[in-house]
Amino acid sequence: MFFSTGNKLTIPNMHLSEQEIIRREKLEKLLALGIDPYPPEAFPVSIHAAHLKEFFEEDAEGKPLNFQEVSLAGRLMSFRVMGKASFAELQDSSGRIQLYISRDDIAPGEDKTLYNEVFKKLLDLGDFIGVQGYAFRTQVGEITVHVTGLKLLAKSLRPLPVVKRDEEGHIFDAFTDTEERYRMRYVDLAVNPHVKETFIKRTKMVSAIRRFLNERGGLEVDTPVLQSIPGGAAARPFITHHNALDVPFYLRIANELYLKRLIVGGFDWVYEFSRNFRNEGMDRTHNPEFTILEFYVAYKDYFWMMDTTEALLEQAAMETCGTTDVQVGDKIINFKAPYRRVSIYDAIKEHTGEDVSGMDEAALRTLCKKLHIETDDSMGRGKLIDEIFGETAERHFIQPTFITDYPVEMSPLTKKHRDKPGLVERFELMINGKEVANAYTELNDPIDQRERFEEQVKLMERGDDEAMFIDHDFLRALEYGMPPTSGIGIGIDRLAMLLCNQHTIQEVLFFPQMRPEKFEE
RNA sequence: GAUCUCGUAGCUCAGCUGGUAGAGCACUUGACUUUUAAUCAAGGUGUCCUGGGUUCGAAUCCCAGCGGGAUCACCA
Repeated sequence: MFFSTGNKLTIPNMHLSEQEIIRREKLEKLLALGIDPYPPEAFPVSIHAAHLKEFFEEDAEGKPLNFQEVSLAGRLMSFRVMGKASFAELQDSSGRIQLYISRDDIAPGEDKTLYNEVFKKLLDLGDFIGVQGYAFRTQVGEITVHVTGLKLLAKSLRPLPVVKRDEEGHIFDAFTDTEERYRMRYVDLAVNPHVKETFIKRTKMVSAIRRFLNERGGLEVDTPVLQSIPGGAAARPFITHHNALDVPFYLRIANELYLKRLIVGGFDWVYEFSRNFRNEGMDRTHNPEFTILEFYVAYKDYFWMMDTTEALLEQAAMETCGTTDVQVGDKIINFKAPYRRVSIYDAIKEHTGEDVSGMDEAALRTLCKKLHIETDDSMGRGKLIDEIFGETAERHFIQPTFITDYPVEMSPLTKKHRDKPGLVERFELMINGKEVANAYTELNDPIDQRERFEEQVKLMERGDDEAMFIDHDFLRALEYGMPPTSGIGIGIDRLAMLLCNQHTIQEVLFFPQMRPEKFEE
């Protein structure tokens, strides 16, 4: 049921707090005064708060030299009424600026209603207003807009949490409840400036990456989200149904196989910021939908990809944070290229003292037992090595490190290593103990690819529910011929967490997944 | 999915071994023409998450449920 101005000021069965009732009464009074609380016409904004404060100029005597005719719009965020004059704070998209409002300036004639009634009584914190006026500096030194005209642009019917700050920047009564913040991100953004900064930073990071790729000839593309075979990764998919075709479709878990088809088609470098969906657990590093940047470049190998990845991340850090030494929790991560390169066998040796390179499946199981790592029968040699690395070594790679040359069993889309038997040309990039990227020299031999898919089928039969499905059309594409190619997937949310110094994925997603809220009707 | 933990006013929170609800800010009324966590005077806000139970009596104890967070499992 929608609220409409006029007579239905309350909604039946809706619990309104005292403050909400008062705001609706104010709305009625505004209407009675002939003031439209939601006027349709555009408001001419001439400047933003931050810009005015940054570029305001005055002469030696303190006489303002510019911004003598400005108009701004935003939310009213604080009020300090002192009789016939008041101070208020206006918050626009750039930040806050103080307003000075004197009765006789906004209501110069006999009728003081605009000040005494409308401004002092009928406006609330959170209302959108537009003001005209001129800039000056108060006795206390605050750059302020002396308001000569004021207009209500949109009434707010719910009280925003009021967050206060003292001179030292201490915050009082912060709006901190994570559930409320995520469910009502609009409120979070309105009252918590640092939240907004995080998201601006994330967008900056994405722009920096996009620019890097475009400058080098990357072509941004879109590929299907609805896929009939959820390929390119190993994960439980979301399933949906197409009515007209009467067939199931899966929301993509990766876009890898589609980007490779485009390389087959003759593009040299394609990339996509891919929203992927995985029907798995949620926690502070996992959201059911998340973003991976994947890109594929023809005539390259994984060595080239390492060079490119470190250059990309160095630039992304520089443009996002203004430095390559990024504070992450209590650590400084140095994004400056080059990054250390360690084979997975050496990484395991480094942290366990064990050389697993020559071990067969039985030996690996024995080692797992010794290291107190749980295993099950579905695990093959590759999976066991991956498990050992994950349990013993992964968390120790704080500074960006390429872990290279994985066992062939766990990399069905990767080309076999040019001179290390049993391994593939693959690397994962570890930062702050977490995987941030995964890249290969891509497997482009269709015969080998078919065999690898068949290996996956065997793993699946053995009980590995992460094994990949065979995508016959993808095999057909490879049979037409794919040039030697290197490809990578970079976890954009994970990278954003690092560059924004946030330790949960929810803090870098505007609307993280939550259990749906129940509204009572 | 398992374990632990939290849920009290618009916001942040207090509320003891059970005795019938509190503070600051916000809000309402009034004063104040350069304030800034404005100040001063006055006012009282509530499904104590929901439903059961124990009890003369439950925000408090017990059980179940709902929602959040943390840890674990799965995964990126």
